Amino acid sequence: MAKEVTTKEENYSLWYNNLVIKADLAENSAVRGCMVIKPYGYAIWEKMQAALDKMFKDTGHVNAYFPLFIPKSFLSKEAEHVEGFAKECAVVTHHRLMNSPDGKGVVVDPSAKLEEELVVRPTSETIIWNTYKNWITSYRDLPILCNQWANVVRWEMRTRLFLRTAEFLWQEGHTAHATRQEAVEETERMVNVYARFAREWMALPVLVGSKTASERFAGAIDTRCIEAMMQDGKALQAGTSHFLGQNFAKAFEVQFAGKDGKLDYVWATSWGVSTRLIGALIMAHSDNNGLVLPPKLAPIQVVMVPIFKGEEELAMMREHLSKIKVELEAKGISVKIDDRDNLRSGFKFAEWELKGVPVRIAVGPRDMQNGTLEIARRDTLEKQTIAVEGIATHVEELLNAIQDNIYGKALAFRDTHMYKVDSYEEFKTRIEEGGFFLCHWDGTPETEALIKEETKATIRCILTDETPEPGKCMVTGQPSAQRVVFARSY
RNA sequence: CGGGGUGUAGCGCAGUUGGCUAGCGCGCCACGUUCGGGACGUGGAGGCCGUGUGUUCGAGUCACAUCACCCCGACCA
Repeated sequence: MAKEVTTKEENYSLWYNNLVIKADLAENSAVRGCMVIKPYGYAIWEKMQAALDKMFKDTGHVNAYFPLFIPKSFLSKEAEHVEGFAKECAVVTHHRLMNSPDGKGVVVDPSAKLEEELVVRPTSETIIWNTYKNWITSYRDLPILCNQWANVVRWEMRTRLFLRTAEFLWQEGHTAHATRQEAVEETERMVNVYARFAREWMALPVLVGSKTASERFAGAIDTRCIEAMMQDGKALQAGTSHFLGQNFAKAFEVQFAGKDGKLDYVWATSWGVSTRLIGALIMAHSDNNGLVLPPKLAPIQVVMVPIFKGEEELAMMREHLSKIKVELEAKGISVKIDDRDNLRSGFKFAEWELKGVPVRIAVGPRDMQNGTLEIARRDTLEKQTIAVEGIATHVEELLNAIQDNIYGKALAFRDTHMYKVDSYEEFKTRIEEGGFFLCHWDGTPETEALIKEETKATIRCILTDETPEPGKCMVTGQPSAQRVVFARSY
C-alpha cells in the first residue's frame, strides 16, 4: 500500500487518488483499470447528466442507444480513426465457455470462436454511421441530432480513477447534416454548451479552442475543446466537439439526395464529455480538508448536525431540524440530517468537509434557547451564528455565493498561472512550475513535437475568442499568426 | 510496455538471521461515562500473511513464477 498522503503539496497525484477514495467517490475494482463508482460519486454524475441532458434537449437533440459491440471491420473503414484507436481496443473473440477438461472451472470453448471479432466500443462513430446509412436517403431526413449515454472501453496502459479508466461513462453526440456550414455550426454550438456547463455548473473556468492537427480526434477535420487548469498547473481536456467533415459518410457510404436531386455525402459532428469531469471537479476545487463541491452539483447541499446529550435532546433536535429541512426543501435545496448517535459532532464536521458538502448547519441546546443556528460554508470554512428565522432564504443566497466564489477562485488561480512567454529558454524553465503558457508557434507539427519532446508540454488549444496577435515562433523564429496555449497535461 | 515500490483483519501498518499460539493502532460489536471541532474506559468479534510452485523437519519470513495495486515515464479523454 502506498504511504498515506494528505496534502496536495506532497504529491498531487497521490493526494487526488486518496481524496477520491476517502471521500467515498470511487475505488479500484477487481477488474484491471476499471473503477467502481460509489453511490456518492455516482450522484455527482447523475447531477451532471441531468444538467447536460437538458442542455442537449434545449439545443434540439434527442437520446438514442447503439450497440456495445462493433464488428472489427466497421472500425477499420475510416483509416485515421482505426489508426487512432487500434492500440487500445478490447476484443471479443468467443461467445461460449465450457467446463475445463481437468475439472477445474471453465475455459473458453474453442468451437465457439466468432467468425468476426467484436470490438468493445472505444467510441461509437463507426457503429452509428453504419446505422445512419439506413436512416438517410434524402435531405428531408436531415439533420439527425442524436446523443447517447453509454460506457466505452479504452485499454489504457496506465489508469487513474475518473481521469483515465479502462471503462468510463460518457455521452457522445453524433449528428448528421446536409451542409458543411451546418455541421461546423453544430460543432461550435456544442463546444460552447460544454464551456457553459463547465463554468455555470462545475464552477470551472475553461479555455475554448481548437486542437492542432496532431492532437486532433482520429478521423476529425477539426477538434474543438475545452481545457481546464488543475491546481497543480496542469491542463485537463474536459470536453471535445469534432467536425468530422464527410470522412465517416464516405467511409460508410452515407449519401443523400438534395433538393436538386444530386447525391452528396452527409456532413458529421461528434462531441462528448465523460466521468473525467468528476476528476476535473475534484482537482480544480478541493483543498487539504477534502472535496469542495460546487452547490449546483453537490448531491447534498446542506448537512445538518445536531449537538445533543441523551435521547431526549436528540428527539427534540430531530423535530427542530426536520422543520428547517422542510423549509429548505421547499426551495429545492437538498438536505441531510446527520442524526447518528454514535459519533461526536466534531467527527461529523470533518467527515462532511471531506465529502465537500457546501453548507453545514449545526444546532445545539444553546441555539435552541436563542433561536439561532451555526452555519458554516465549505469553500471558506467560515462559521457564523444566525437566527433561524429566514434561514431558507439565507441558505439559498449562501449557496449561490459559494457557487460564485468557487468559480471566482478557480478563475483567479488560472489567470495568475497564465503567462505570455516569448523566449524558449524561459519557457523551458518555467514550464516546470506548471501553468498555461501563451506562446508563438510556427504552426508546424515538427516544432510542436520538438517542444513536447524537450518539455513534455503540448499545445492544449489554439484560442478562438482572442484577437490574434502575430509574432515569431519561440523556437524557430518563423512567423506566427497568434499565440497558442502550451501546458503539461493529464 | 520500461523504471521504482507495495500486497499481513474493513482501513493504516509492525513482524528481527526461517522456529512452534501472527501482532499494534483505527474502525466494528456490547456495556458504562461523555457529547459546541476527529472522546474515553472495560470486555469482545474479526486472518487460506495476494495466488501458485518449490526449498526445508518447519515458510508471513527464502527462491521462482504469477496476479493486482500505487508512483515516475511512454500512450491517451
